Amino acid sequence: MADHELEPARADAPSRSERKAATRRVLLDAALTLVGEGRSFTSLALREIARQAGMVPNAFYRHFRSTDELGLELVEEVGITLRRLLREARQVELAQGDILRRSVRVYQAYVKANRLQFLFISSERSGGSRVLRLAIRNDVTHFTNEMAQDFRTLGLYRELPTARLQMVCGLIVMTMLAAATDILDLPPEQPLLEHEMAENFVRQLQIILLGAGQWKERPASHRP
Amino acid sequence: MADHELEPARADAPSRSERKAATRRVLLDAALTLVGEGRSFTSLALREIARQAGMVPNAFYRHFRSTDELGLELVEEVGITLRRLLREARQVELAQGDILRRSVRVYQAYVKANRLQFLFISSERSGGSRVLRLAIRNDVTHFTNEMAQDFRTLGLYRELPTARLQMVCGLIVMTMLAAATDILDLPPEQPLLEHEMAENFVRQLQIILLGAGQWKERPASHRP
DNA sequence: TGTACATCAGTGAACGCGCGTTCACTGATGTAC
DNA sequence: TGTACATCAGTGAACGCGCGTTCACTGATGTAC
Repeated sequence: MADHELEPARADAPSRSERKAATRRVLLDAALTLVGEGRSFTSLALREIARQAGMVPNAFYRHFRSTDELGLELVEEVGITLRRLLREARQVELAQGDILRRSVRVYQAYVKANRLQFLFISSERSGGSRVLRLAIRNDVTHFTNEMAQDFRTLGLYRELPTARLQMVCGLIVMTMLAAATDILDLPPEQPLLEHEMAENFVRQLQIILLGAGQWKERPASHRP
Repeated sequence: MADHELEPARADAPSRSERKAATRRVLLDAALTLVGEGRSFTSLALREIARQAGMVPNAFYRHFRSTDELGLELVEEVGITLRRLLREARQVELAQGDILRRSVRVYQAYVKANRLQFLFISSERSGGSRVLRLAIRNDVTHFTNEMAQDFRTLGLYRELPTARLQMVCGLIVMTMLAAATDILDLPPEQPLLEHEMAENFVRQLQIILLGAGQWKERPASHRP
């Protein structure tokens, strides 16, 4: 009723730029859909993406200069997803015990909720075009650094120098990405298998965290 | 001189089957060469491989039914390479200290010596066609199991149940494969960077091994 | 509010190209007698 | 050892196809007056 000029009343037809943004979205989703069908992003043809999006091939160029440019935008979205994941992880209540197991559950749910994005990075992280690979590695490094920062804030592993803490977080992230592949490969609706996998993931992280707690520069077998 | 009928005197022209095997080898090497030039195996065309091998495209079919079949043979060779690696690793003298650092050095040299094979698996392990991915995962699992067996033989981690020991070896192998990517990405002739990377690799493994030594079923934060 | 013009997302047709696969072939190697 | 025939690795030409990219276009949306 009191709706007036300032924010456009959503009864009108969408504006030209809104329609353009929507089509762009359709193209991005078309690519993700194909990835979800088992195709690797790198092997997708511009024409396939356009076809999946329900438009004529050359219309693609109104939105992206190439499939690689579209891929880079997907990587950017993955970056946002990863930052959101960290934000969610920070909300795991530290007071209750079993933090690790609860964090793993959050992560598991998150990977399943963002299935296509995780499929995309886990296959393009090492397989794809050089430029995409570097962009993804960049996001992963960023994620690792933020995690190390969170550890510092929480006062975990105070005794580790920053470079070592980052290395530990690197190990954790590597384990998370490997686990993502396992989560994505699981046949759906197999609660037993899924639980088994999650427990294994927990154990792997326990080992890393335990080792990090024990670790000192050149322990054990060094001789000067 | 005393060369006679039993083993063919190598002065003769090679037999038909020897020539065929040699051409097959040329095709396999052509694919590896292209991978070495930064191409991903999955994106290679049959015609590209034939061209690189210096033959007409349809001659490819005399040796492989498809590029995937050629890929599977490459995976098989990788399996052999990995078994050889374990054999070499077993020869690291246990008596001298610093076993870990010396093993890492063996591995580093090995990855560089088999550069193309490691490039191939690290990009196809998650990026490639389904059948190739499964074949590689199979080899990696096999490698992990053999490593666990070696740990048992050496009497390491006696207290860990077999399933846990295998999980620890899984972590180690995952770390090794990640390190291989780093080794392959290093610009050549940068001894400082290379040493830095190797030290980091050593520290990652130390953490895993330390953690494995400490690990017990459901430690610390569990509440019943 | 109404009119005239500009913008531009999406269309339809066409191009040249490299691809996988087929076919009938050639000529050297291998085998049987 | 010599001859006649079979095998088969590699050739050369051709095919139909989907690809990325270009072009001139259409018609709805947006803007200026």
